[in-house]
Amino acid sequence: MSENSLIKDIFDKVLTKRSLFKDRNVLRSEYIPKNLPFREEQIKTIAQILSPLLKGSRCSNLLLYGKTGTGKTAVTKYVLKALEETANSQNLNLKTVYCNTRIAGTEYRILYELSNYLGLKIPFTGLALKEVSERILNYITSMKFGVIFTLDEIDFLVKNSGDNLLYEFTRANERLKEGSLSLIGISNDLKFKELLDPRVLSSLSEEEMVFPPYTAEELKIILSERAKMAFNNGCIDDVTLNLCAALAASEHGDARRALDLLRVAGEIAEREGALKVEEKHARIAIRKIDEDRMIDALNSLPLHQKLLLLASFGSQGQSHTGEVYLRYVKLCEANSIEPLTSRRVTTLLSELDMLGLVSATTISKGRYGRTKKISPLISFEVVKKVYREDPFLKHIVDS
DNA sequence: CGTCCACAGGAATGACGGGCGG
DNA sequence: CCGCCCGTCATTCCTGTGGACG
Repeated sequence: MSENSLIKDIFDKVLTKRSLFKDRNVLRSEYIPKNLPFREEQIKTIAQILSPLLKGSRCSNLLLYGKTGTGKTAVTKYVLKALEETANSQNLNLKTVYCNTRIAGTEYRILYELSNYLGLKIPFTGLALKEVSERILNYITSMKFGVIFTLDEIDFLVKNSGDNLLYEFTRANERLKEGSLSLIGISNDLKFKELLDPRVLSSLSEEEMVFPPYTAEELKIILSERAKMAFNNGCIDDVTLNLCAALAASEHGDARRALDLLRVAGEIAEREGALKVEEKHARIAIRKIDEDRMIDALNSLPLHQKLLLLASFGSQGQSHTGEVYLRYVKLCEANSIEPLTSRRVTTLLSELDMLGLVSATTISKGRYGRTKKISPLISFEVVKKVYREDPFLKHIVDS
């Protein structure tokens, strides 16, 4: 076959072959389907809790628990959307605001998002926190809004900034002459309640609800329902679905992971030009998802943490903090970079530990001190490969 | 059985960039 | 432009500690 016809062949294939996907957005985690199987109970209860708002009175604050991918966010958004539609048709002044505190990052940016959604202009930065919350509350009063503010991954907020902000919010209603502010907190972590001031806790958890993980069976049904919408007929079979469900079920019934898996498997199959998504595509997808996540993590590290990660690759396997620090300093000096203090390095190392790039366990060597045993959790080859892409790191890696 | 190593990790503080209101 | 406030990263100083050694 000549080169020309070879190329033509590729193009022809693309044109004539119908895609495996009907609508791949259905498999994205942001997608909220028309019905959420196995969550009817939760939907009903939340709807009931929120319903006073439709009569213009305040509703209870609500706290939702459950591991990742158990449908907390989806259910919340689902109910809020329905509530908003009803309110709109009744011309009620109801506002629902969603904010992921981990993505927002700081207290200020949380308030910033809240005011933005409400239509109140707030400077990007520069104001005192008290001032911002003051303005927001005044604004709510003056507009007579009934506001539901959803704080997703609320444990993150509390761990990083304490409960000051929540305290302000929970007592907001005493201060609001008109309008109301209700909170929905979503958390993966059951223990985060211990970090809360008892007053805040009792106010925030007027209502509580736990989302159980999905079982493998449930995941399978969820997947097949979505697959029907996402893929064209006959482009995926039960074996593949089962595999995706089983894999996600083994990781605490995480539906989001199951859907990711399915989507990536589909993309791989499509790129390969396969006629249907098969088991092997799902298996490749697992690897690819993990790898992508790791490459992202590697790239988003600040410079010194990258150097530290490189320094953590010792003679063989593991080394202690002291050795890593020594290698790190050498690495810096060899490249005329000012090294950081050892104190700073300890925190950077425990961050690497939390990111899962390195394992760090405290051990005691008795007479010879107490330290952390540090061993990289990824292969040197992968790190080298990723960092060679970086023009500055390139020659550092090659030594 | 006490000492003392080699750090862990908390608290306070500071430098710096960003951005307001006045 | 100044003074104030925020967030981030870093330094300095500090107290705490498991267990082998003497």
